[in-house]
Amino acid sequence: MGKNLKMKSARVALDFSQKDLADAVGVTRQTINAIEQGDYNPTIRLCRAICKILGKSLDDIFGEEE
Amino acid sequence: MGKNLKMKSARVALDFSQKDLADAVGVTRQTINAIEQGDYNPTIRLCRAICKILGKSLDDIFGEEE
DNA sequence: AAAATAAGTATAATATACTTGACATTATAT
DNA sequence: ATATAATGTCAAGTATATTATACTTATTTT
Repeated sequence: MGKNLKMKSARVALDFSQKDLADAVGVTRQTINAIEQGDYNPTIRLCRAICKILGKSLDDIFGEEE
Repeated sequence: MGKNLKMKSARVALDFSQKDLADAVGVTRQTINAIEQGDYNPTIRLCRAICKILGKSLDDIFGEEE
């Protein structure tokens, strides 16, 4: 599984730290980090929550496997 | 969690049974049924696999919570 | 009417998403 | 130089996605 650079760039574009995004979404910092690192696949519910905060669509952030 | 009628209609439009889709995607029939019934949230990897088979985007099938 | 296929539901077991806490590293500041 | 914040990683625990098995209720086919 490749890294999720689209998620990372969307996050830093909003000047959010991993912890900022984690708090906004209701998960831990490690979970956000692991998703960005590609260490495991989140559930669709978590993906939706992340996209909502980042102002992006599912296809934007989780569309294609790298 | 509401039912996923978009997934169900995309499936029947291809004349796929729940088992047909399950086999194509590599999960059990019960998993497909549970997702359509809204009984639990799948992982993004499974969502991607389902969308690929159904010829739809993530936003099409898993875009909005009902 | 019976036989077969599809769908819905339930329960117990297993795999894995996610948490918590800790530690190391790399920045960015003061 | 030394704090401080942000990141990356690891191990152990908890929550839940998914499997396997089984039973029930349609719906279709013979």
